[in-house]
Amino acid sequence: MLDERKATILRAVVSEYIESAQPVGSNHVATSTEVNVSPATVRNVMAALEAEGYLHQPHTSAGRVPTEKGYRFFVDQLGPGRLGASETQQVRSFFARTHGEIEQMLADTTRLLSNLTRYAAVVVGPPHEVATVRSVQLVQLTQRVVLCVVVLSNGAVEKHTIETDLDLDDLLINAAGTRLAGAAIGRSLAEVAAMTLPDISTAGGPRSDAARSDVDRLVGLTLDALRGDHRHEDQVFIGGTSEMVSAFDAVGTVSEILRILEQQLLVVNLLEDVLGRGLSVAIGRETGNEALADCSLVVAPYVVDGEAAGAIGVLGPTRMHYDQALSAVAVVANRLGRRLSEG
Amino acid sequence: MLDERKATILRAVVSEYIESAQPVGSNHVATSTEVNVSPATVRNVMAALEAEGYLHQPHTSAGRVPTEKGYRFFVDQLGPGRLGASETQQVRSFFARTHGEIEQMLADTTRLLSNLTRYAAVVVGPPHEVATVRSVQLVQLTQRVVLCVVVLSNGAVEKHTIETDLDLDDLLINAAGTRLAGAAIGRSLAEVAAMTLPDISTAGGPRSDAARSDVDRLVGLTLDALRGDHRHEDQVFIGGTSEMVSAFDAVGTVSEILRILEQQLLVVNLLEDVLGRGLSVAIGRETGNEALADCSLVVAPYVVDGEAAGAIGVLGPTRMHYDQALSAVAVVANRLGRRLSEG
DNA sequence: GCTGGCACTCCCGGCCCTCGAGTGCTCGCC
DNA sequence: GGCGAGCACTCGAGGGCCGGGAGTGCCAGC
Repeated sequence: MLDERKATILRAVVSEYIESAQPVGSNHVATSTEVNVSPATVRNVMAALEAEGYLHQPHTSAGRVPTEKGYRFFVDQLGPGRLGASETQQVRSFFARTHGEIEQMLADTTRLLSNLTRYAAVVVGPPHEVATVRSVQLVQLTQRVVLCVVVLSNGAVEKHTIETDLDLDDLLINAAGTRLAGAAIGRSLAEVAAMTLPDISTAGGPRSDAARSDVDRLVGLTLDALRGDHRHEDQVFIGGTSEMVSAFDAVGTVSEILRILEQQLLVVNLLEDVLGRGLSVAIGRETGNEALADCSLVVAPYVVDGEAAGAIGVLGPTRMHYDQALSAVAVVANRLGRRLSEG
Repeated sequence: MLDERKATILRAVVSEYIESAQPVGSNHVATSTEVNVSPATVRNVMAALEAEGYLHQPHTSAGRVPTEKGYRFFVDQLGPGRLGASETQQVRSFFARTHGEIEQMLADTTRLLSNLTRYAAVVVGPPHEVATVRSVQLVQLTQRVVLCVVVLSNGAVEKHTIETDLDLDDLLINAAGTRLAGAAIGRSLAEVAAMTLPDISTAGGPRSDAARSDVDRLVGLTLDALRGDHRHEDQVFIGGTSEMVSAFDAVGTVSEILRILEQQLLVVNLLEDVLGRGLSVAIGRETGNEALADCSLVVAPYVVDGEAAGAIGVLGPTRMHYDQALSAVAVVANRLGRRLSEG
């Protein structure tokens, strides 16, 4: 473990580097911080810290730069930060405002987060599977295409196109719709997706067997469609990419990072993987993605109605203002969860 | 007007610059193109072209670089290009594939376009206002919140939350829903939005006056919500930003461009403005946006069921492969329109 | 009017040098 | 024994210098 002086000096180097983006020398540390020792002593300590892998020297006669291990220590011993007054106000007024639909709100939240932190922001919406179904409706679009619209308790709406070669008519569609509604409303989408045809009461009206079998087929197709893409429905919202770009200097790096962010599924997995490891910050390669070696990811889950619902995160350079990012993410996750629980 | 030789040389300079990204000298032009004149002559011509504003010299003793006017000439005299065989195949198989919902398909289309061109792609979906309503439904979410779900003929689904202080119950919601459905189904969303309360038949069931007035109020609120954001509902999809980034070398420029692309409304206006001016290519400042001075925008409208529906576009550096971009955009716009007309 | 020739310009790249920030080490001091 | 002043050393950044070369403009001749 690091003794107090080592820790203080490491802290000083890291925070200085985060500010200046330039290798930090012993002089800087000795004069401009609360470390009351001479530069020579600082040098000794820094040499030790380098030997232990916390710092790195780009070349002899340069200052020191934190390694991932250095950032990790810095982050781990960071106290619970507080957001500035104006930022707190910004968050408060954001969530006081009305934001039409849930998707709009989540998208706006990325803007809020990236405004607060000046980094890119990611918001993963609550999964649809756990929400309960409020309404199921079948609507005929064309001769052979039916749209199934599902309204969920959290205000999300899912739709699925169903193509079929059945002879569609209003009676058939209404019958199937009624059956689906009866079986699904009040249950979670996951439960509905787990249903099989026999689960759904066939107590239909006085229709012919042929008609009944058509209804069965349409109901079956609809269930298939509902099962189809549950993973995909986790909505991901990404914003503020322009902010983080300026933190890097190589266009190539930027391009790589953007390529990552364009793959939404990958981003969700990234967040969940980090959370799954019990982390709230992933530094550099800790993200598990080579292309993000120069990035750090600050994440937080949010809770809706007492259950973990989704996650938000901020992606910036490894030399990010961790305290600000951590508090911003924490506060926004908290508020977002509360706001979504209101309903 | 430019005589044939001037035009040929200008063409040569522009296409050479597009390839190499470096100032083009007279030697290059004289040797590596079909211009069969001496470098000296080329120099004379180039000096003239510079005087006329088609070319620009970064400094004495450097080659020439096209100005916006130069690009403009180049683009205007470009013949109708053809897509390569493999690209054509790519487009064909893309549109043969099934893409769940319309939004998914439009989002995928940005990927197709940016794969084809290696630039950023924008797809503006068909406006909801012109589609006809297939279904209107009111669903109660919470004590005071109702969700209005509208299914449109093109498979799009709109939803609007309605907050009210009415005492909501199923009867009220059903009554209002039925009234709305009766009035809206079969009409375009624009027509519906133009309706006022009296337009909607009040031939309700045998309910009390008080109940009827509640229904009226709920219908009115719903109409307000439907009117609310018609502009905003034009869906914009943007993809492939990582591609275009590598075409620039200054991180600052990249950041500015991304900032633009993050403002979806601005992007729609950009496309529509360019199309409105009857252009299919906007070069540099022609885009009307100072931050895009180093970019060009290639756009094309697409037609669904015989009517202009939306637009697609590609954003790249001014030194873009205009022929490829133009053909890609044209082909994709055409196919997209056809695909969306199928229904 | 095109072109070969020629003098000129000026950027780019390499080289060298200096400067200075920063280091490691040693040694004296408390 | 730990701290700090002193000192020699390292090495990159930055500036100046130079040569090469790509490119130009212009002129004279065919």
